[in-house]
Amino acid sequence: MAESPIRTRFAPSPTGSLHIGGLRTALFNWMFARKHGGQFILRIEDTDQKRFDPDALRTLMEAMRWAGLDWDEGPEVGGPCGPYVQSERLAHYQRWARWLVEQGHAYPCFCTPERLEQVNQAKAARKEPPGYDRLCRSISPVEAQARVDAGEKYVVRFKAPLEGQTIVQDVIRGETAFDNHTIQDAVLLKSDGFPTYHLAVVVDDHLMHISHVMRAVEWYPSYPLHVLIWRAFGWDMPIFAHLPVILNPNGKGKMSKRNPPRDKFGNVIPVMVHHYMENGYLPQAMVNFLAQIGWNFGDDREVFTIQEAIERFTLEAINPANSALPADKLDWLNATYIRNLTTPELAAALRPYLERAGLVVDEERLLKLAPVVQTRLKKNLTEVVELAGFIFRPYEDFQPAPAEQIIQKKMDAAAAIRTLEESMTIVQSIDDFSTATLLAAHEALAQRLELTNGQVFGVLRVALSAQTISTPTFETMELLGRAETLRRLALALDVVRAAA
RNA sequence: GGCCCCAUCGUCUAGCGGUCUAGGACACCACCCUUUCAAGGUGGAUACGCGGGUUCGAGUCCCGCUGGGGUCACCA
Repeated sequence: MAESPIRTRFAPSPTGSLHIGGLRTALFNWMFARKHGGQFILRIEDTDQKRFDPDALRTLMEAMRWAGLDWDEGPEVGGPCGPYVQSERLAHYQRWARWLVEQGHAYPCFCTPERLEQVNQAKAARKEPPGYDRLCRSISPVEAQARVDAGEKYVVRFKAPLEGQTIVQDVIRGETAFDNHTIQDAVLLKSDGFPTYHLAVVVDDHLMHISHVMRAVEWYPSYPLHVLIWRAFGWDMPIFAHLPVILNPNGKGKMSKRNPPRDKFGNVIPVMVHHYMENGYLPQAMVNFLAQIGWNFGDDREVFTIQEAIERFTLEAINPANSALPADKLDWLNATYIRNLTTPELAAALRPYLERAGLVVDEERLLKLAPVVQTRLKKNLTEVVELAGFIFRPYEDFQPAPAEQIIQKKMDAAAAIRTLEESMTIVQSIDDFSTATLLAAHEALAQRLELTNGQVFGVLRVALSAQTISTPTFETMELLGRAETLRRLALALDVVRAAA
């Protein structure tokens, strides 16, 4: 086993965008393959025609690539075990389902959905657990074949053992024994000729030479069934690791896009990776974050590169317990990564969010703005709009703040008026219209006026931004330019005078 | 409900019988710095779910209870 190449796979069902938990599963598989110099395969499990979403595959691959998870084999890149889309592999499943029937490990079932429904209802009435009553299991192979040949509709069911136990092995959970009588005669091949997950996963993991399977624990209850199917085929099994579930931030139930969790302010906490992409989260932060759910770097380190994580990653270190999504920690990590960006990187990252808000952004001011907002983005890139969007909004649209916001604490209207007048004089006459020079001149002004820096700068900041929370005063002046600064100071002066 | 998994601060976690008066991080609180807001600095509060064992010794091993989660489709 140690000699065979490490091959892992991520096998999502393309029913929508990628779920954050799915990305974590993909990440672990990818890290494991990269660590061991093996291959990471992307396989698309689209065997449910009813839930087919034509956009999903594209969206899903986009999210994977955004996160930096490249695949060695799979859609768009091909590979020796293709095709990698299950709906294009029907012949394999049908062939192996037939083989199982021939070997006596499976049987055709002619029961209609209606009958299945009746069986379950009857069982429910008797307070028995639901499940197929194995009616067709007793049909003789000859008769069954005849009915199949006659064109009767059927599914292929697995012939699960009626007694005994099946012991399963899991790297992070050890052994678990399941009583065989609790295992259903699961459908392997549907009446439309498509396989169910149970058949497809075993056939494909074998045909694609997967060495290690990391999948969500949601699969654990059907794991013994899979083990039985592997044994029926007589194939060597991969090593399995069932990953803990990522629960809602409040720990109640798993993350669901139908019923998304909310933070303490009532804001929706995204479940799909695309929402994080749109909401200004950096992929490096997301990957760092996800790597810490159910696994940890060690050395009390919280911030690390994916390369560093790969070096240390082991299956055995995965924590078996489910965990609530620590959404606050993602915000913090994202802000940490934002702070570590270079100015050009940050400017480039910011631009789409500003533009999406309808702002016309010139590169020169964007490059000046980037370092100013860098430490002020607490969660994500979208916050730049609220904090500094006013810089790029058309000047003619500017509406000054009300007088009570312009006038600072422990200060009267007269003082605010003085401040604005004096500042206008400075702004008009100063040679070097830059942050540092403006700051020095206004510090002197505060002294002259016998006001604090906070009072003077505050009046001006609100006058310029019409916001109580904004970029620092003199950076704002530089960003707006002398003429616009002067115009806004005058506007504020009018407002305060009118109110006085 | 049946079956299965899990259980350390509010949350993510370290801990794999003695070094635990339980460590880190986020969040929270206080103070410092300060030009609003941030960032940064310092400090603080907060956890081994309960009950039995095993052992000289248990957060660490075993059992039970409780709690939480997952799963019971011709969906994955």
